[in-house]
Amino acid sequence: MLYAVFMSAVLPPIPQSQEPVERPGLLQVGTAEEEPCLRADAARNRARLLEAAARLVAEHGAAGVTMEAVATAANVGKGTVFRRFGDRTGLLTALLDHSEKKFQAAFLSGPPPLGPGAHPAERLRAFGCALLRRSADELELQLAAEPSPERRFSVPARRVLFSHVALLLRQAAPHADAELLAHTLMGYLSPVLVHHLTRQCGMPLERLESGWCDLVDRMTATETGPPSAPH
Amino acid sequence: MLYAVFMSAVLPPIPQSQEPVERPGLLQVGTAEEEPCLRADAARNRARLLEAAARLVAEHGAAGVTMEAVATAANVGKGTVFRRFGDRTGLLTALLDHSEKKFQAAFLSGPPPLGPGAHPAERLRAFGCALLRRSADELELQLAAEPSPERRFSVPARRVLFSHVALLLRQAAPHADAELLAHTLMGYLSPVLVHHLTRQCGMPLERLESGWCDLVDRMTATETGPPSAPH
DNA sequence: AAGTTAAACGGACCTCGGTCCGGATCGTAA
DNA sequence: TTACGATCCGGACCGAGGTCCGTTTAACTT
Repeated sequence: MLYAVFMSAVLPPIPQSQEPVERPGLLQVGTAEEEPCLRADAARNRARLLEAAARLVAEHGAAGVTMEAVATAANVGKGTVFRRFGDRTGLLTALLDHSEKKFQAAFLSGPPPLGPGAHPAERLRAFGCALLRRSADELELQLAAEPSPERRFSVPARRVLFSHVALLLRQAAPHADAELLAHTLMGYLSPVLVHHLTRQCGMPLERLESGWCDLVDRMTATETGPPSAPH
Repeated sequence: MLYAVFMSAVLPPIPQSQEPVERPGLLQVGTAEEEPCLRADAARNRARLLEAAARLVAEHGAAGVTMEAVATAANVGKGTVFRRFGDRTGLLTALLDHSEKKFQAAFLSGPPPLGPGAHPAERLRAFGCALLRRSADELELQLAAEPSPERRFSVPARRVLFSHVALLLRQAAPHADAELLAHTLMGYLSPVLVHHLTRQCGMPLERLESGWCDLVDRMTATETGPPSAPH
Protein backbone atom coordinates (compact mmCIF):
# COMPACT_ATOMS: atom_id res chain seq x y z
CA MET A 1 0.00 0.00 0.00
CA LEU A 2 2.71 2.40 0.98
CA TYR A 3 4.52 1.15 -2.09
CA ALA A 4 1.55 2.00 -4.26
CA VAL A 5 1.39 5.52 -2.88
CA PHE A 6 5.09 5.99 -3.48
CA MET A 7 4.86 4.73 -7.03
CA SER A 8 1.90 6.87 -7.84
CA ALA A 9 3.87 9.90 -6.84
CA VAL A 10 6.78 9.02 -9.09
CA LEU A 11 5.32 7.36 -12.16
CA PRO A 12 2.92 9.03 -14.60
CA PRO A 13 -0.61 8.76 -13.24
CA ILE A 14 -2.05 5.80 -15.12
CA PRO A 15 -1.49 4.43 -18.61
CA GLN A 16 -5.28 4.44 -18.98
CA SER A 17 -4.93 3.28 -22.61
CA GLN A 18 -8.54 3.39 -23.68
CA GLU A 19 -7.29 5.43 -26.61
CA PRO A 20 -10.28 6.13 -28.85
CA VAL A 21 -8.35 9.01 -30.39
CA GLU A 22 -7.37 8.83 -34.02
CA ARG A 23 -3.80 8.76 -35.27
CA PRO A 24 -3.80 10.69 -38.52
CA GLY A 25 -0.95 11.25 -40.89
CA LEU A 26 -0.34 7.84 -42.38
CA LEU A 27 -1.24 7.29 -45.97
CA GLN A 28 -3.39 4.19 -46.18
CA VAL A 29 -3.27 2.42 -49.51
CA GLY A 30 -6.62 0.63 -49.41
CA THR A 31 -10.02 2.20 -48.96
CA ALA A 32 -10.17 5.93 -49.43
CA GLU A 33 -13.14 6.05 -47.05
CA GLU A 34 -13.33 7.60 -43.60
CA GLU A 35 -10.50 6.52 -41.37
CA PRO A 36 -11.86 4.18 -38.69
CA CYS A 37 -15.34 2.71 -38.42
CA LEU A 38 -16.94 5.37 -36.25
CA ARG A 39 -20.39 5.19 -34.87
CA ALA A 40 -22.86 7.27 -36.85
CA ASP A 41 -23.15 10.06 -34.29
CA ALA A 42 -19.41 10.10 -33.76
CA ALA A 43 -18.74 10.49 -37.47
CA ARG A 44 -21.30 13.24 -37.72
CA ASN A 45 -19.78 15.12 -34.81
CA ARG A 46 -16.30 14.66 -36.19
CA ALA A 47 -17.32 16.26 -39.44
CA ARG A 48 -19.08 19.08 -37.61
CA LEU A 49 -16.01 19.72 -35.49
CA LEU A 50 -13.61 19.84 -38.41
CA GLU A 51 -15.90 22.17 -40.28
CA ALA A 52 -16.31 24.42 -37.27
CA ALA A 53 -12.56 24.45 -36.66
CA ALA A 54 -11.83 25.34 -40.27
CA ARG A 55 -14.32 28.16 -40.08
CA LEU A 56 -12.76 29.49 -36.91
CA VAL A 57 -9.31 29.40 -38.49
CA ALA A 58 -10.60 31.33 -41.49
CA GLU A 59 -12.34 33.90 -39.30
CA HIS A 60 -10.01 34.45 -36.37
CA GLY A 61 -6.76 32.74 -37.30
CA ALA A 62 -5.29 29.70 -35.63
CA ALA A 63 -5.10 31.49 -32.30
CA GLY A 64 -8.87 31.78 -32.29
CA VAL A 65 -9.30 28.03 -32.37
CA THR A 66 -10.19 27.41 -28.78
CA MET A 67 -11.30 23.92 -27.89
CA GLU A 68 -14.34 25.35 -26.21
CA ALA A 69 -15.10 27.64 -29.13
CA VAL A 70 -14.88 24.75 -31.57
CA ALA A 71 -17.15 22.65 -29.40
CA THR A 72 -19.70 25.41 -29.11
CA ALA A 73 -19.57 26.24 -32.81
CA ALA A 74 -20.17 22.59 -33.60
CA ASN A 75 -23.01 22.26 -31.10
CA VAL A 76 -21.12 19.61 -29.23
CA GLY A 77 -19.73 19.08 -25.76
CA LYS A 78 -16.15 19.97 -24.95
CA GLY A 79 -15.37 16.42 -23.89
CA THR A 80 -16.33 15.21 -27.36
CA VAL A 81 -13.60 17.28 -28.98
CA PHE A 82 -10.95 15.81 -26.74
CA ARG A 83 -12.29 12.30 -27.10
CA ARG A 84 -12.06 12.56 -30.87
CA PHE A 85 -8.80 14.41 -31.33
CA GLY A 86 -6.92 13.85 -28.11
CA ASP A 87 -5.77 17.42 -27.69
CA ARG A 88 -5.53 20.72 -29.47
CA THR A 89 -2.56 19.59 -31.49
CA GLY A 90 -4.53 16.57 -32.67
CA LEU A 91 -7.37 18.74 -33.88
CA LEU A 92 -5.08 21.10 -35.77
CA THR A 93 -3.20 18.15 -37.23
CA ALA A 94 -6.47 16.70 -38.46
CA LEU A 95 -7.10 19.95 -40.27
CA LEU A 96 -3.80 19.52 -42.07
CA ASP A 97 -4.29 15.86 -42.75
CA HIS A 98 -5.68 16.18 -46.24
CA SER A 99 -2.84 18.22 -47.63
CA GLU A 100 -0.45 15.96 -45.75
CA LYS A 101 -1.70 12.85 -47.49
CA LYS A 102 -1.62 14.54 -50.86
CA PHE A 103 2.01 15.43 -50.27
CA GLN A 104 2.88 11.92 -49.15
CA ALA A 105 1.27 10.49 -52.24
CA ALA A 106 3.26 12.89 -54.38
CA PHE A 107 6.69 11.83 -53.20
CA LEU A 108 5.86 8.18 -52.54
CA SER A 109 4.20 7.34 -55.80
CA GLY A 110 3.89 10.49 -57.89
CA PRO A 111 5.81 11.42 -61.02
CA PRO A 112 9.51 12.35 -60.92
CA PRO A 113 11.44 14.27 -59.88
CA LEU A 114 9.45 14.19 -56.63
CA GLY A 115 8.34 10.59 -56.97
CA PRO A 116 10.34 7.46 -57.84
CA GLY A 117 12.38 7.47 -60.99
CA ALA A 118 14.75 10.37 -60.61
CA HIS A 119 18.17 10.21 -58.99
CA PRO A 120 18.09 10.37 -55.17
CA ALA A 121 19.82 13.74 -54.97
CA GLU A 122 17.45 15.13 -57.55
CA ARG A 123 14.48 13.79 -55.60
CA LEU A 124 15.85 15.31 -52.43
CA ARG A 125 16.09 18.73 -54.04
CA ALA A 126 12.55 18.47 -55.33
CA PHE A 127 11.31 17.20 -51.98
CA GLY A 128 12.71 20.13 -50.07
CA CYS A 129 11.43 22.74 -52.48
CA ALA A 130 7.97 21.19 -52.46
CA LEU A 131 7.90 21.00 -48.69
CA LEU A 132 9.11 24.58 -48.38
CA ARG A 133 6.31 25.76 -50.59
CA ARG A 134 3.77 23.70 -48.72
CA SER A 135 4.98 25.10 -45.42
CA ALA A 136 4.83 28.62 -46.77
CA ASP A 137 1.12 28.21 -47.33
CA GLU A 138 -0.48 26.77 -44.19
CA LEU A 139 2.32 28.31 -42.17
CA GLU A 140 0.04 29.50 -39.44
CA LEU A 141 -1.63 26.14 -39.01
CA GLN A 142 1.66 24.27 -39.18
CA LEU A 143 3.02 26.41 -36.40
CA ALA A 144 -0.06 26.07 -34.25
CA ALA A 145 -0.08 22.31 -34.80
CA GLU A 146 3.51 21.92 -33.60
CA PRO A 147 3.39 19.31 -30.85
CA SER A 148 5.13 19.53 -27.51
CA PRO A 149 8.90 18.94 -27.67
CA GLU A 150 8.71 15.37 -26.38
CA ARG A 151 6.32 14.21 -29.07
CA ARG A 152 7.65 16.31 -31.91
CA PHE A 153 9.64 13.46 -33.44
CA SER A 154 7.09 10.76 -32.73
CA VAL A 155 4.30 12.27 -34.78
CA PRO A 156 3.51 9.81 -37.60
CA ALA A 157 3.45 12.43 -40.34
CA ARG A 158 6.87 13.67 -39.35
CA ARG A 159 8.28 10.15 -39.21
CA VAL A 160 7.15 9.53 -42.75
CA LEU A 161 8.90 12.62 -44.06
CA PHE A 162 12.00 11.82 -42.06
CA SER A 163 12.18 8.22 -43.25
CA HIS A 164 11.86 9.34 -46.82
CA VAL A 165 14.68 11.82 -46.50
CA ALA A 166 16.85 9.27 -44.71
CA LEU A 167 16.19 6.72 -47.43
CA LEU A 168 17.14 9.07 -50.25
CA LEU A 169 20.15 10.19 -48.29
CA ARG A 170 21.37 6.64 -47.80
CA GLN A 171 21.30 6.22 -51.55
CA ALA A 172 22.87 9.54 -52.36
CA ALA A 173 25.54 9.50 -49.65
CA PRO A 174 26.16 5.87 -48.75
CA HIS A 175 29.12 6.48 -46.46
CA ALA A 176 27.55 9.15 -44.28
CA ASP A 177 25.50 8.91 -41.11
CA ALA A 178 22.25 9.24 -43.01
CA GLU A 179 20.09 9.40 -39.92
CA LEU A 180 21.88 12.41 -38.48
CA LEU A 181 22.06 14.16 -41.83
CA ALA A 182 18.37 13.53 -42.35
CA HIS A 183 17.55 15.17 -39.04
CA THR A 184 19.69 18.12 -40.04
CA LEU A 185 17.90 18.49 -43.35
CA MET A 186 14.50 18.14 -41.74
CA GLY A 187 15.41 20.89 -39.33
CA TYR A 188 15.99 23.22 -42.26
CA LEU A 189 12.46 22.51 -43.49
CA SER A 190 10.73 22.89 -40.14
CA PRO A 191 7.82 25.32 -40.05
CA VAL A 192 9.33 27.35 -37.24
CA LEU A 193 12.47 28.08 -39.22
CA VAL A 194 10.54 28.80 -42.40
CA HIS A 195 8.32 31.15 -40.45
CA HIS A 196 11.25 32.96 -38.92
CA LEU A 197 13.15 33.37 -42.16
CA THR A 198 10.24 34.38 -44.37
CA ARG A 199 8.02 36.29 -41.97
CA GLN A 200 10.42 37.71 -39.41
CA CYS A 201 13.52 38.13 -41.58
CA GLY A 202 11.67 38.81 -44.82
CA MET A 203 13.64 36.38 -46.92
CA PRO A 204 12.06 35.44 -50.23
CA LEU A 205 11.15 31.80 -50.61
CA GLU A 206 13.54 31.51 -53.54
CA ARG A 207 16.49 32.07 -51.28
CA LEU A 208 15.35 29.29 -49.00
CA GLU A 209 15.00 27.00 -52.00
CA SER A 210 18.47 27.83 -53.25
CA GLY A 211 19.78 27.26 -49.76
CA TRP A 212 18.12 23.88 -49.67
CA CYS A 213 19.63 22.79 -52.96
CA ASP A 214 23.02 23.96 -51.82
CA LEU A 215 22.55 22.03 -48.62
CA VAL A 216 21.64 18.86 -50.48
CA ASP A 217 24.67 19.29 -52.69
CA ARG A 218 26.93 19.56 -49.68
CA MET A 219 25.36 16.56 -48.04
CA THR A 220 25.64 14.40 -51.11
CA ALA A 221 29.01 15.66 -52.33
CA THR A 222 31.72 13.07 -52.82
CA GLU A 223 32.89 11.85 -49.47
CA THR A 224 35.19 14.07 -47.47
CA GLY A 225 38.50 12.90 -46.11
CA PRO A 226 38.79 10.70 -43.01
CA PRO A 227 36.48 12.03 -40.31
CA SER A 228 38.23 14.17 -37.75
CA ALA A 229 37.94 13.07 -34.15
CA PRO A 230 35.47 14.91 -31.91
CA HIS A 231 36.79 17.45 -29.45
CA MET B 1 -14.29 55.54 -33.02
CA LEU B 2 -15.44 52.70 -35.15
CA TYR B 3 -11.94 52.67 -36.50
CA ALA B 4 -10.51 52.39 -33.01
CA VAL B 5 -12.76 49.49 -32.18
CA PHE B 6 -11.82 47.75 -35.38
CA MET B 7 -8.12 48.23 -34.76
CA SER B 8 -8.33 47.03 -31.21
CA ALA B 9 -9.81 43.82 -32.50
CA VAL B 10 -6.99 43.31 -34.96
CA LEU B 11 -3.87 44.63 -33.28
CA PRO B 12 -2.36 43.20 -30.08
CA PRO B 13 -4.17 44.70 -27.07
CA ILE B 14 -1.80 47.40 -25.88
CA PRO B 15 1.97 47.78 -26.02
CA GLN B 16 1.83 48.51 -22.26
CA SER B 17 5.63 48.67 -22.19
CA GLN B 18 6.18 49.16 -18.49
CA GLU B 19 8.61 46.28 -18.86
CA PRO B 20 10.27 45.82 -15.50
CA VAL B 21 11.25 42.30 -16.56
CA GLU B 22 14.88 41.44 -17.03
CA ARG B 23 16.45 40.41 -20.33
CA PRO B 24 19.07 37.82 -19.46
CA GLY B 25 21.45 36.08 -21.76
CA LEU B 26 23.85 38.81 -22.81
CA LEU B 27 27.36 38.72 -21.50
CA GLN B 28 28.12 42.09 -20.02
CA VAL B 29 31.78 42.94 -20.06
CA GLY B 30 31.90 45.40 -17.19
CA THR B 31 30.72 44.80 -13.65
CA ALA B 32 30.17 41.19 -12.70
CA GLU B 33 27.60 42.35 -10.15
CA GLU B 34 23.87 41.71 -10.09
CA GLU B 35 22.21 42.61 -13.35
CA PRO B 36 20.13 45.77 -12.86
CA CYS B 37 19.94 48.05 -9.82
CA LEU B 38 16.97 46.45 -8.11
CA ARG B 39 15.32 47.75 -5.02
CA ALA B 40 16.46 45.92 -1.92
CA ASP B 41 13.29 43.91 -1.44
CA ALA B 42 13.11 43.13 -5.13
CA ALA B 43 16.64 41.77 -5.16
CA ARG B 44 15.96 39.71 -2.06
CA ASN B 45 12.83 38.22 -3.59
CA ARG B 46 14.61 37.53 -6.84
CA ALA B 47 17.26 35.53 -5.05
CA ARG B 48 14.64 33.68 -3.03
CA LEU B 49 12.72 32.83 -6.19
CA LEU B 50 15.74 31.50 -8.06
CA GLU B 51 16.73 29.42 -5.06
CA ALA B 52 13.23 28.05 -4.66
CA ALA B 53 13.00 27.28 -8.36
CA ALA B 54 16.31 25.46 -8.35
CA ARG B 55 15.18 23.41 -5.36
CA LEU B 56 11.94 22.50 -7.08
CA VAL B 57 13.81 21.42 -10.18
CA ALA B 58 16.08 19.24 -8.09
CA GLU B 59 13.17 17.71 -6.20
CA HIS B 60 10.42 17.29 -8.77
CA GLY B 61 12.07 17.90 -12.12
CA ALA B 62 11.36 20.81 -14.42
CA ALA B 63 7.72 19.80 -14.76
CA GLY B 64 7.30 20.44 -11.04
CA VAL B 65 8.29 24.06 -11.41
CA THR B 66 4.88 25.66 -11.25
CA MET B 67 4.82 29.41 -11.01
CA GLU B 68 2.56 29.17 -8.02
CA ALA B 69 4.72 26.52 -6.40
CA VAL B 70 7.80 28.66 -6.84
CA ALA B 71 6.02 31.67 -5.40
CA THR B 72 4.80 29.71 -2.40
CA ALA B 73 8.17 28.06 -1.81
CA ALA B 74 9.80 31.49 -1.86
CA ASN B 75 7.18 33.02 0.46
CA VAL B 76 6.24 35.47 -2.21
CA GLY B 77 3.15 36.39 -4.17
CA LYS B 78 2.52 34.91 -7.57
CA GLY B 79 2.47 38.31 -9.23
CA THR B 80 6.00 38.92 -8.03
CA VAL B 81 7.31 35.99 -10.01
CA PHE B 82 5.78 37.28 -13.20
CA ARG B 83 6.85 40.83 -12.54
CA ARG B 84 10.44 39.70 -12.15
CA PHE B 85 10.76 37.08 -14.88
CA GLY B 86 7.97 37.87 -17.29
CA ASP B 87 6.80 34.32 -17.75
CA ARG B 88 7.69 30.74 -17.02
CA THR B 89 10.22 30.64 -19.83
CA GLY B 90 11.91 33.68 -18.37
CA LEU B 91 12.25 32.05 -14.99
CA LEU B 92 13.70 28.85 -16.42
CA THR B 93 16.03 30.87 -18.63
CA ALA B 94 17.25 32.75 -15.59
CA LEU B 95 18.13 29.42 -14.01
CA LEU B 96 20.29 28.63 -17.02
CA ASP B 97 21.80 32.08 -17.22
CA HIS B 98 24.93 31.34 -15.26
CA SER B 99 26.03 28.42 -17.37
CA GLU B 100 25.02 30.37 -20.44
CA LYS B 101 27.34 33.23 -19.64
CA LYS B 102 30.17 30.87 -18.84
CA PHE B 103 29.76 29.29 -22.22
CA GLN B 104 29.63 32.63 -24.00
CA ALA B 105 32.83 33.68 -22.29
CA ALA B 106 34.49 30.45 -23.36
CA PHE B 107 33.93 30.86 -27.07
CA LEU B 108 34.13 34.65 -27.17
CA SER B 109 37.34 35.14 -25.25
CA GLY B 110 38.51 31.77 -23.94
CA PRO B 111 41.50 29.75 -25.10
CA PRO B 112 41.53 27.96 -28.47
CA PRO B 113 40.22 25.90 -30.06
CA LEU B 114 36.92 27.20 -28.68
CA GLY B 115 38.06 30.78 -28.34
CA PRO B 116 39.85 33.03 -30.81
CA GLY B 117 43.10 31.84 -32.28
CA ALA B 118 42.25 28.59 -33.99
CA HIS B 119 41.06 28.24 -37.55
CA PRO B 120 37.35 28.95 -38.04
CA ALA B 121 36.46 25.39 -39.01
CA GLU B 122 38.37 24.11 -36.02
CA ARG B 123 36.53 26.54 -33.76
CA LEU B 124 33.23 25.45 -35.23
CA ARG B 125 33.94 21.82 -34.47
CA ALA B 126 34.91 22.66 -30.92
CA PHE B 127 31.88 24.89 -30.52
CA GLY B 128 29.45 22.20 -31.50
CA CYS B 129 30.97 19.53 -29.35
CA ALA B 130 31.01 21.87 -26.37
CA LEU B 131 27.41 22.90 -26.92
CA LEU B 132 26.34 19.29 -27.34
CA ARG B 133 27.91 18.39 -24.04
CA ARG B 134 26.35 21.38 -22.34
CA SER B 135 22.94 20.49 -23.72
CA ALA B 136 23.36 16.89 -22.62
CA ASP B 137 23.61 18.09 -19.04
CA GLU B 138 20.81 20.53 -18.31
CA LEU B 139 18.76 18.81 -21.00
CA GLU B 140 15.61 18.86 -18.96
CA LEU B 141 15.88 22.54 -18.15
CA GLN B 142 16.83 23.47 -21.69
CA LEU B 143 13.74 21.72 -22.98
CA ALA B 144 11.46 23.29 -20.41
CA ALA B 145 12.94 26.71 -21.12
CA GLU B 146 12.22 26.48 -24.85
CA PRO B 147 10.23 29.59 -25.71
CA SER B 148 7.14 29.68 -27.86
CA PRO B 149 7.80 29.26 -31.59
CA GLU B 150 7.42 32.95 -32.39
CA ARG B 151 10.08 34.04 -29.91
CA ARG B 152 12.41 31.10 -30.32
CA PHE B 153 14.79 32.94 -32.62
CA SER B 154 14.55 36.29 -30.85
CA VAL B 155 15.87 35.10 -27.51
CA PRO B 156 19.11 36.99 -26.86
CA ALA B 157 21.08 33.93 -25.79
CA ARG B 158 20.16 32.12 -28.98
CA ARG B 159 21.03 35.11 -31.14
CA VAL B 160 24.50 35.21 -29.63
CA LEU B 161 25.16 31.58 -30.44
CA PHE B 162 23.73 32.00 -33.90
CA SER B 163 25.79 35.07 -34.68
CA HIS B 164 28.92 33.31 -33.56
CA VAL B 165 28.28 30.33 -35.81
CA ALA B 166 27.40 32.59 -38.72
CA LEU B 167 30.60 34.57 -38.21
CA LEU B 168 32.82 31.51 -38.18
CA LEU B 169 30.96 30.13 -41.15
CA ARG B 170 31.49 33.26 -43.17
CA GLN B 171 35.20 32.86 -42.61
CA ALA B 172 35.31 29.16 -43.28
CA ALA B 173 32.98 29.14 -46.28
CA PRO B 174 33.07 32.60 -47.81
CA HIS B 175 31.01 31.77 -50.87
CA ALA B 176 28.09 30.12 -49.12
CA ASP B 177 24.88 31.57 -47.70
CA ALA B 178 26.31 31.66 -44.20
CA GLU B 179 23.08 32.73 -42.57
CA LEU B 180 21.12 29.76 -43.85
CA LEU B 181 23.92 27.34 -43.13
CA ALA B 182 24.21 28.72 -39.62
CA HIS B 183 20.53 28.10 -39.00
CA THR B 184 20.97 24.58 -40.25
CA LEU B 185 23.89 23.95 -37.94
CA MET B 186 22.08 25.48 -34.98
CA GLY B 187 19.18 23.18 -35.61
CA TYR B 188 21.47 20.21 -35.22
CA LEU B 189 22.49 21.48 -31.79
CA SER B 190 19.01 22.30 -30.57
CA PRO B 191 18.01 20.75 -27.24
CA VAL B 192 14.93 19.08 -28.70
CA LEU B 193 16.98 17.17 -31.25
CA VAL B 194 19.67 16.28 -28.74
CA HIS B 195 16.99 15.05 -26.39
CA HIS B 196 15.34 12.95 -29.05
CA LEU B 197 18.54 11.37 -30.28
CA THR B 198 20.13 10.65 -26.92
CA ARG B 199 17.12 9.93 -24.73
CA GLN B 200 14.54 8.57 -27.14
CA CYS B 201 16.82 6.90 -29.69
CA GLY B 202 19.57 6.02 -27.27
CA MET B 203 22.43 7.36 -29.37
CA PRO B 204 25.70 7.92 -27.53
CA LEU B 205 26.88 11.49 -27.40
CA GLU B 206 30.02 10.52 -29.30
CA ARG B 207 27.98 9.75 -32.36
CA LEU B 208 26.37 13.17 -32.23
CA GLU B 209 29.80 14.74 -31.94
CA SER B 210 31.16 12.82 -34.89
CA GLY B 211 28.05 13.78 -36.82
CA TRP B 212 28.65 17.41 -35.98
CA CYS B 213 32.24 17.35 -37.15
CA ASP B 214 31.19 15.65 -40.34
CA LEU B 215 28.54 18.30 -40.81
CA VAL B 216 31.03 21.09 -40.35
CA ASP B 217 33.37 19.45 -42.82
CA ARG B 218 30.62 19.30 -45.40
CA MET B 219 29.63 22.89 -44.82
CA THR B 220 33.17 24.17 -45.07
CA ALA B 221 34.35 21.85 -47.83
CA THR B 222 35.77 23.51 -50.94
CA GLU B 223 32.96 25.13 -52.81
CA THR B 224 30.69 22.90 -54.84
CA GLY B 225 30.01 23.48 -58.50
CA PRO B 226 27.63 26.20 -59.74
CA PRO B 227 24.46 26.15 -57.66
CA SER B 228 21.66 24.24 -59.33
CA ALA B 229 18.41 26.09 -59.87
CA PRO B 230 15.59 25.50 -57.42
CA HIS B 231 12.72 23.26 -58.48
C1' DA C 1 -39.92 -5.02 -30.53
C1' DA C 2 -37.45 -5.27 -26.57
C1' DG C 3 -32.98 -6.00 -24.42
C1' DT C 4 -28.02 -5.53 -23.92
C1' DT C 5 -23.65 -3.47 -24.19
C1' DA C 6 -19.98 -0.88 -25.69
C1' DA C 7 -19.30 3.49 -27.30
C1' DA C 8 -20.14 8.29 -27.30
C1' DC C 9 -21.79 12.42 -25.05
C1' DG C 10 -21.62 16.67 -22.26
C1' DG C 11 -20.51 19.81 -19.05
C1' DA C 12 -18.87 20.37 -14.28
C1' DC C 13 -14.41 20.53 -12.55
C1' DC C 14 -9.33 20.98 -12.01
C1' DT C 15 -4.80 23.03 -12.95
C1' DC C 16 -1.84 26.33 -14.45
C1' DG C 17 -0.09 30.35 -16.92
C1' DG C 18 -0.87 35.06 -17.03
C1' DT C 19 -3.21 39.77 -15.71
C1' DC C 20 -4.71 43.49 -12.64
C1' DC C 21 -4.85 46.86 -9.24
C1' DG C 22 -5.32 48.49 -4.39
C1' DG C 23 -2.16 48.72 -0.87
C1' DA C 24 2.53 48.18 1.32
C1' DT C 25 7.55 49.44 1.01
C1' DC C 26 11.78 51.36 -0.21
C1' DG C 27 14.81 55.18 -1.36
C1' DT C 28 15.34 59.88 -1.28
C1' DA C 29 14.87 64.67 -0.58
C1' DA C 30 13.89 68.22 2.60
C1' DT D 1 12.65 62.65 10.98
C1' DT D 2 9.14 63.26 8.00
C1' DA D 3 7.08 63.33 3.68
C1' DC D 4 6.57 61.81 -0.91
C1' DG D 5 6.71 59.36 -5.16
C1' DA D 6 8.30 55.50 -7.67
C1' DT D 7 8.63 50.82 -7.32
C1' DC D 8 7.16 46.61 -5.74
C1' DC D 9 4.01 43.25 -3.58
C1' DG D 10 0.24 39.97 -3.24
C1' DG D 11 -3.53 37.38 -4.22
C1' DA D 12 -8.07 37.61 -6.40
C1' DC D 13 -9.33 36.84 -10.96
C1' DC D 14 -9.55 35.10 -15.81
C1' DG D 15 -9.11 32.07 -19.86
C1' DA D 16 -7.87 27.89 -21.87
C1' DG D 17 -6.38 23.08 -21.97
C1' DG D 18 -7.41 18.77 -20.20
C1' DT D 19 -9.94 15.18 -17.08
C1' DC D 20 -13.87 12.70 -15.10
C1' DC D 21 -17.93 10.39 -14.67
C1' DG D 22 -22.96 9.89 -14.72
C1' DT D 23 -26.11 9.75 -18.62
C1' DT D 24 -27.54 8.85 -23.38
C1' DT D 25 -27.58 6.36 -27.60
C1' DA D 26 -26.24 3.66 -31.67
C1' DA D 27 -25.78 -0.95 -33.15
C1' DC D 28 -26.38 -5.57 -32.68
C1' DT D 29 -28.92 -9.77 -30.62
C1' DT D 30 -32.82 -12.58 -29.65
